Amino acid sequence: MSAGTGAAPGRRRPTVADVAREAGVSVATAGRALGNYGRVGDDLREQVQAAAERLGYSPNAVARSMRSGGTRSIGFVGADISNPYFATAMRGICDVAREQGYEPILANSDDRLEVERAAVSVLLDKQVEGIVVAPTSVTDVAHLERAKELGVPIVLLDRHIGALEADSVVVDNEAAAYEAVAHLLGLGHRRVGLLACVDPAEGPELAARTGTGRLTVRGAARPSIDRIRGYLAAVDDHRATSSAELIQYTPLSDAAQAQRRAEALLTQPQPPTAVFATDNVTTQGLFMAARRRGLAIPADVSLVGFDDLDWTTLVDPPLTVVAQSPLDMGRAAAVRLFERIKGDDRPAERIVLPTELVVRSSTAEHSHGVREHSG
Amino acid sequence: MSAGTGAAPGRRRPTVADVAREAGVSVATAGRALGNYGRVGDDLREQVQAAAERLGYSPNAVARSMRSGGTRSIGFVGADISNPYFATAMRGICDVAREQGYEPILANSDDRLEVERAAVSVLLDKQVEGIVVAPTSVTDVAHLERAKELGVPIVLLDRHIGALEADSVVVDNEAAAYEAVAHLLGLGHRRVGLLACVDPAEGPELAARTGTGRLTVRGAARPSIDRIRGYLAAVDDHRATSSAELIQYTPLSDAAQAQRRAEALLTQPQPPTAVFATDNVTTQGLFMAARRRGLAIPADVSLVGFDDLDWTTLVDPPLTVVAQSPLDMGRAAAVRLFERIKGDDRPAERIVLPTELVVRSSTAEHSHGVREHSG
DNA sequence: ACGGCCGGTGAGAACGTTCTCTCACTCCGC
DNA sequence: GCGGAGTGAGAGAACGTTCTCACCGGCCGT
Repeated sequence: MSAGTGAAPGRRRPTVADVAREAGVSVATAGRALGNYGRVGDDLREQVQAAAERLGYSPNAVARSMRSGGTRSIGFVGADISNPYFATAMRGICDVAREQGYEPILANSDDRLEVERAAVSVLLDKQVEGIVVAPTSVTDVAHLERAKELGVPIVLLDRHIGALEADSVVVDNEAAAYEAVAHLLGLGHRRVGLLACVDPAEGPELAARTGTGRLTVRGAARPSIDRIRGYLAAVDDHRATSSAELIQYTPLSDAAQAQRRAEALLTQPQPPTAVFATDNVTTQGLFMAARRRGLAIPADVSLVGFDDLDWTTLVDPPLTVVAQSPLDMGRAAAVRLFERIKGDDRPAERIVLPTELVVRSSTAEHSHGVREHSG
Repeated sequence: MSAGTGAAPGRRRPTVADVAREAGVSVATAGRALGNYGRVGDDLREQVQAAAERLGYSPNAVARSMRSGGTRSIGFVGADISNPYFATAMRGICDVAREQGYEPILANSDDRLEVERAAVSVLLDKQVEGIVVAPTSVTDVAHLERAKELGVPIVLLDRHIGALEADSVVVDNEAAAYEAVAHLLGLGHRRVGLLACVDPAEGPELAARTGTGRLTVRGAARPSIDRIRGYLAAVDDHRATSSAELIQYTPLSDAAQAQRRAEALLTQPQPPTAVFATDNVTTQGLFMAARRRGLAIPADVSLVGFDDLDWTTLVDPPLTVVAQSPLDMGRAAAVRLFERIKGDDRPAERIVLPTELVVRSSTAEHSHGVREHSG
């Protein structure tokens, strides 16, 4: 009826100017009445609000952001939102964000550095006020540094980066893995296998036996790496068998792939009597492999998995797992991020959330005396 | 070194004006060289780009959005991102969005209408260019109408709303449920139970037996409701037992709650010999209940679940389920949304993706002659 | 040789909001 | 009755980008 584009279905959104005209006041007054800042007379205020109501006015957040700098948006960059770990963490972030009146923008990195870089860059361009990121690399952090330089706080989720002055929310992966493997060793197992998910490209170089006969890993502080460290430390402390044949890596976050590696692990000449898997995907692959090879759990092989997903209690036997709470981790990361957004400038902190070894029925004493380890 | 705020860690981002000054050209020319629109001489272009490089310039997307109207953001509103269904759908949406150079903003509605309304409102204020929403209500759609009026296309995910002229991406829930229940009935089961997740407040009124002795549901086209319809239709067509005692509702998306209802269902005087669960949460609850009550599957009771999640193949026995692909659904919804964003104005379409009844080992013939059904 | 055209550049407006500044008016106190 | 303080309202700038317009030079066509 009034000046509209006519054909287009999208009517122009009313602006403060429209409301001002409708109410017969100036733009400044309308702005004050609507945004309740400054001072406005009560009568005019009501008049303006009525006009706004009539027109269905609602403020343009983009314009507001442009003027005031704040977008009330944060970013989350994770490997893959369809992974239960990230989905649950995202949920925690969302919850906190909503309490704060913020919206999260999501980006999947697929664990590829260049994708993560691009995502961070876009988020920065979109002027997010902070970013929670589960970083792919712990060495290449220029894009994260840039965010920090721009005054956009970064909180690391699941991985700590020593070289970057940024808060991180992690669990003590090494200790958790140590506890899990120690549990197996405590049950008498001497040949404990490891199934880990690591990109071979930047994966750990398993520096084969050093002079002392120890296996060590080089590589950065990604969760899997730390868990491998924990495994090695436990095996070493308990003087159990330490051998490259007991360790299988799977490059992708793909259960089928993990299953193949697990089968290789379980069907070798001298198979392990217990296996520790470093994440939920390898845990699933490991379980499938044992099942497919007809191995009885825990009679033939004991299993300890990582992440306490629902299904680990549904299968037979229920799985012993290392439990962490991605919901709490996401929440903690978001809480920390908002503290930073609000100006907190304490030194970067490493927030370590607890893990729990949930002992169920997939682990048992190693009764059959297999004794080929050298003392 | 140059004019900075000093103490604050956040250096002001360089703007086009800064680059222009650095390159010794006008703002207009710098803008043209950076945004490659208009015409710029080759020498000046390089000069400007070099200056931009030196300053680490990167465009302010908020300002760009303000000027050009497009934010290159879309919204996704779902009940709960930590639910595998939504997480996977979100993944599909993200993938398509990224191909298009868009970023998704996420909001959880927790299946509460007022939360959904608020989320849509915020997204609209943030000038998203389109919204994918798995709506809570199929009757109260004013907020979605408003989006359409503002020219922001809406694509419905998982639920169709007849009253709203909007595309939807769904599966044929009624047919899928019918097929699942028919499968059970074809195996000889006459007492087939139903475990459905429905908010009792706006839930179906199970209009107890009509004159013909049929059970019917009233209520809108939410997935669960349609699946209930499919169940009733199958039971009716096969002249199997139709009785309110065979039907249990659980209000919340909570497996423990679902388990309690399932136990009630399975432990009544004349328990069903087969049960159909309408979604992944109730499926889990149902499985846990059968397990907890020591019922052998499928000897004592046959089970058909909904959603082909990983765990359904890991448990013993592997579950017969109705499979749908939330990834494809999310992808299809996003694809449709971008068609709309690009101006497609064909009439709204209901995109129906296929489901598949995956028969595994949780369903078997009803051998033991329990024969208390009349007719 | 002169007018028009075109490529290249700069000045400035516009997007919608918020904020600062100015100004008019009122009310109070001296 | 007049000055100052205080209140409410309007004019306009600013955020950073994009786009329109005008201008200026050279070149080509007639």
